[in-house]
Amino acid sequence: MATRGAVEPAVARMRADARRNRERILTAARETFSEYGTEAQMDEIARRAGVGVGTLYRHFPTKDALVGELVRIKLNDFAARARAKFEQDERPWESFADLLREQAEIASRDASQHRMIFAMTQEALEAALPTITELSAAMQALIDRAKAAGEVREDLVVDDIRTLMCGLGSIMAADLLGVMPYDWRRQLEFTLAGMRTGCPDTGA
Amino acid sequence: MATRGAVEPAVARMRADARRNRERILTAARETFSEYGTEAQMDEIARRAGVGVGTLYRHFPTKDALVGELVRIKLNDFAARARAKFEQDERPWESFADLLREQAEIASRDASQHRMIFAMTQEALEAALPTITELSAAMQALIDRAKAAGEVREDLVVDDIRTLMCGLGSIMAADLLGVMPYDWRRQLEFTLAGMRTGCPDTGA
Amino acid sequence: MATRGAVEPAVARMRADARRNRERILTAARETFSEYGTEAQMDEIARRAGVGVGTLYRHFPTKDALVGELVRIKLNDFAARARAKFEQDERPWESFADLLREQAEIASRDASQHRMIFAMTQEALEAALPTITELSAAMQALIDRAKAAGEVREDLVVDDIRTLMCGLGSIMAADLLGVMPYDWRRQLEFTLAGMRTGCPDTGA
Amino acid sequence: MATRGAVEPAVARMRADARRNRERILTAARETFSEYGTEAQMDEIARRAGVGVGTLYRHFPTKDALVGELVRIKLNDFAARARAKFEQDERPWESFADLLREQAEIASRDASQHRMIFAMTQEALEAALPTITELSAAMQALIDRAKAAGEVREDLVVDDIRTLMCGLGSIMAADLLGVMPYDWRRQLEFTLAGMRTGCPDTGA
DNA sequence: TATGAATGAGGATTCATTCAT
DNA sequence: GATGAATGAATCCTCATTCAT
Repeated sequence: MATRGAVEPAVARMRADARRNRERILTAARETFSEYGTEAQMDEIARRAGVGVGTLYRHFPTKDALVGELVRIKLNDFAARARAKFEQDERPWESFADLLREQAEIASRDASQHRMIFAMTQEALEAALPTITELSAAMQALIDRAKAAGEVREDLVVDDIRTLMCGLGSIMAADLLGVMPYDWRRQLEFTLAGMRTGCPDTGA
Repeated sequence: MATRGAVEPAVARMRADARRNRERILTAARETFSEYGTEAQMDEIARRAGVGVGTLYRHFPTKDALVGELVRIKLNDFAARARAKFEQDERPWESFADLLREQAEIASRDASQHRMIFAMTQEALEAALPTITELSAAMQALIDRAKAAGEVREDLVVDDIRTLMCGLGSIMAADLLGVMPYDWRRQLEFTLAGMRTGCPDTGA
Repeated sequence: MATRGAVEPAVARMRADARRNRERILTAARETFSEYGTEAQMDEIARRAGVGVGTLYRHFPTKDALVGELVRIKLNDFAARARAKFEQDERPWESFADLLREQAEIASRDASQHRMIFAMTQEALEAALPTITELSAAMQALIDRAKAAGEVREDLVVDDIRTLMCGLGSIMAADLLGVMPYDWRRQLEFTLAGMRTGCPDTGA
Repeated sequence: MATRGAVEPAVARMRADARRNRERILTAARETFSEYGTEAQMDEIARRAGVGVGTLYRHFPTKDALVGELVRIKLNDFAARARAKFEQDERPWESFADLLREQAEIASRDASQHRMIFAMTQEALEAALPTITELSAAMQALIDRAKAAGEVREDLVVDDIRTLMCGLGSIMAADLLGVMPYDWRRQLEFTLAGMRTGCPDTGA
């Protein structure tokens, strides 16, 4: 279901070996960012991918571009999963909540993700904009259906989910640093509960 | 109320000019970390403080030590505020929720905070441990009182607050990066709502 | 005869330009250590070699490694000369004494040598161990032959030669410093005389 | 017998506490140079002496001056011992050889000595010149008496002894570094043997 | 086209020396 | 006089990116 990111025309047009190199670089980059976070070095990524740095730079002109692409692929996967959820699970609340739970589980298994978000530049973001739009649309559909069913607060917006996932990602990252334990699952449930209809007023 | 961190004996014993320099360095460091995050340079911090790098290093032997002390002071301020809140506001829920709201507001105005947490090493953490313990105790008191009044979920623990604040901090940091807006206030309210008694089941 | 140190496989496998740079770095390092001793700076060495510091560090990961390699090459040259002497000059005493005289002359012309020995770390030494073993073997052969001919004291050991050369090197270094003249040639002759058979008892 | 260096007028005129500080600094400097060699730091010396750096600099305007004074004192002690030997031991050869043996033993117990000789500048040397002259005179007397008795080679000069001691010092230093053992006692005996009358020709 | 060697600005830290207290 | 806080030039090393082979 979750694809390696809608293969773009440019990628599709590549020679088979170039495409294979591209994949190996992406995989190596995920591994390396997982281990070293923002400090991951281009040389190390190339080494793990089994290619020269030159080749790495042929595929991704800057470190930023590489990070950006990794994030874009994540977002694309997320969007794909959101669309699938919408269609395969018709329960308004469960489809919404479970998607976030599943996505968070996936993210927690891929340590590179949370560390990369802080490495993104404006430029990288712009390249990812179409994907973000797709993801927003998919999330919006789930939110709308839940609202229509009276299951989530009327004031909930897509950006709240983006914000939630950002916070969760950082909590996962902090947990990984190992200086102290952080339980992102509990945090997610608190927030989901707070997003649901019927919560008591907090006096804000 | 919130002090510059309980002035320790070592600091108290300093010559007047040394103590003044120490303060200027801390202030400059906050500013610089706010602007550049972890990438802030020691030379720049010294320049802003109007002292030589040597002086900076006399006060804080490594960059780590500097970051650690900044975090420790923050935590100390937070603990002081928590204790004060407990005594000055006897409403079980409001004292709890408002403390978090106020602390978050303060944090959001000090951009250095969220960026520094990721720069902390195990060592720096250990130096801050006593302060963390104090903060935990103060938070525990607030939570206990709210639980006794039946205002927060029975399963809430101090670590959930630590986790919440970590997530909020990162959301603030992401917002500051400016690549996209992130509304930490809404997120805080969702989570507070979810922590309150009487929330609907989320099906987790 | 004395080569630039048996070119190792790793060096042999280098690209032509890399090998040329390696040579230029070694030459520049010798010059710079000669002038500044242990205080020679990596940046200066790179500048003289006409390469960037990065290149210097690509070839030699630390200053220690560079010093170690320079010493290793010297020792290797010495060993080669010792073996050649053993084969080309069959006079037991003369082959022994002349080798030391020649080696000392060479060393005295290369000011870097004496200064570097004090910059060597345990690690660098270990890397040079095989070379040291070779040199010892070659010296042992010369000593054995001289002993067999009754030309040197029966109690002479290879380590005495190592010690002699260490002392001579320092004398050369002191002489170079220019604060006072030191005549290493006379010192060498005194010691050679004392190592020869037939010396009067010193009452030690 | 060996004094703390002929106390100069300037030192004699000092207040008692200043003189005591001076001594403590010299002792601390010897210790520190022994441990760290040329890398000994002024702050550390002051700390061990139990004074502030400022005080250290009041007594010795530069690190060079401190090193120079330490060397000067050593030389002065050596000269005193040479004069005493000349008077107390009338055996021409033994007084000469034993003095060098004893002085070397003393030097080998004071690790600071050998390490400092390379830290001396022209300036420091000049300050020590009168002392060097005294030492030379004392050595000359011993050499002359041994020559007159036909016990040492006719061509031996005072500078040969200076050179010998320089070499021995370095051998001791190398031995201390611990990367390999160096036996300075054997080296001294070889050289003494070679300086004695009746040695076979080495073919130099 | 792939490779990996070369680049060099940049960054944390040190330590002899000065100077305000 | 004594103290130790302050200074900042100097130094080793890193790593994103370029370019010759």
